[in-house]
Amino acid sequence: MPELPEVEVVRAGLAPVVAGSVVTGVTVLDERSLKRHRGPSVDFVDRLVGGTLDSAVRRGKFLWFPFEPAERHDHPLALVAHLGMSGQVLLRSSDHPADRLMRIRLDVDSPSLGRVRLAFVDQRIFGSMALDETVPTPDGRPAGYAGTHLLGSPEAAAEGEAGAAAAAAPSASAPAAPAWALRVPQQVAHIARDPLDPAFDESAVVTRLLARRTGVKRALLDQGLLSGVGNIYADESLWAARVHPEQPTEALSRARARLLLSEVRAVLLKALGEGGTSFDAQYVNVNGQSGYFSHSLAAYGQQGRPCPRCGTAIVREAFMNRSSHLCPRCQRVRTA
DNA sequence: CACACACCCTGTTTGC
DNA sequence: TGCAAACAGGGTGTGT
Repeated sequence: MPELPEVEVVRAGLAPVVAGSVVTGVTVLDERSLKRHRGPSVDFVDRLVGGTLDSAVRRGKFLWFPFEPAERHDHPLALVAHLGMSGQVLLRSSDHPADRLMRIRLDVDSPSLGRVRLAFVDQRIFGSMALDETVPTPDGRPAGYAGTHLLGSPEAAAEGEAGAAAAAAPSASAPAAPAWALRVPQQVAHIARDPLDPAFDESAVVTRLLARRTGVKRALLDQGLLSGVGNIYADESLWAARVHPEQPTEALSRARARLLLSEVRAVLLKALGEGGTSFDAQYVNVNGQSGYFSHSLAAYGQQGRPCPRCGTAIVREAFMNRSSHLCPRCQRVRTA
């Protein structure tokens, strides 16, 4: 369930459940789903059981749960989850029958729901979980999004879930961010902030984007430049900004680069508001439900259908073993 | 350093 | 109907 909106849907669904949850049992059904974990699965299991999950945090497509071990550890830890191409985290009752492609099972005792199960389900096993050490954020800002007012009113945020302080704008009356909010898992440290992060530095990203010598879509997909954008939302943002995916970054104007980033943000927020994009049962929230953004797609998967802006048929082109979808009339390579 | 590409996997859908 | 090929929203490591 890969791109930013889909991962955020999962994070938001898990946050109220995991906050303060004690891990009572861990079962690894497929070792390959621990490929990001350094050490054997017995180590993963032993260190998790008895510890407490503090919250659910997301940066781009990475999700993690700040973790307090049962026994003191030198560095604060985090349970990291990356969904890859086909991962899901499903919230199940403790006696729920095993999901078909479940790879890891976490049983927790949650303050809000009691004994529940987090099922990590992943068809292709490009995703994984890991218990990882954390490091302080270099800029001292919150490491990621832990749930506030991305959507809805500030009032809705105020009644909020545990850990709401993580992404809150600093103000005189705001409580200090908890320690976990300022630490990022080691394996996530190289991932850039995403465009919905309050600490996202738009002008710096524009400058770096224009300094690239590549096609603009490749740059948008580079998680070290900005995170959270994958193939769907890259195509949708490029369509909205009328930029060709192979547009050379060096021939992009600064104004159009800014427009593109603002369209990225708009597309991500709209998709989030519709619960993410689902084409099938593969991309679902923690309760197994699909989002609705697939009905709003203008370009992705729309080859042969009319461009919503000009009516020209959307085309699909090969791109890095995948596809790009674009309007050949609205989106042309610009040379200056 | 920045970039392009191969690779990691399995289940479902498509086409012959 | 059966089978093979094509396809899928990801990140990482390696080579240039």
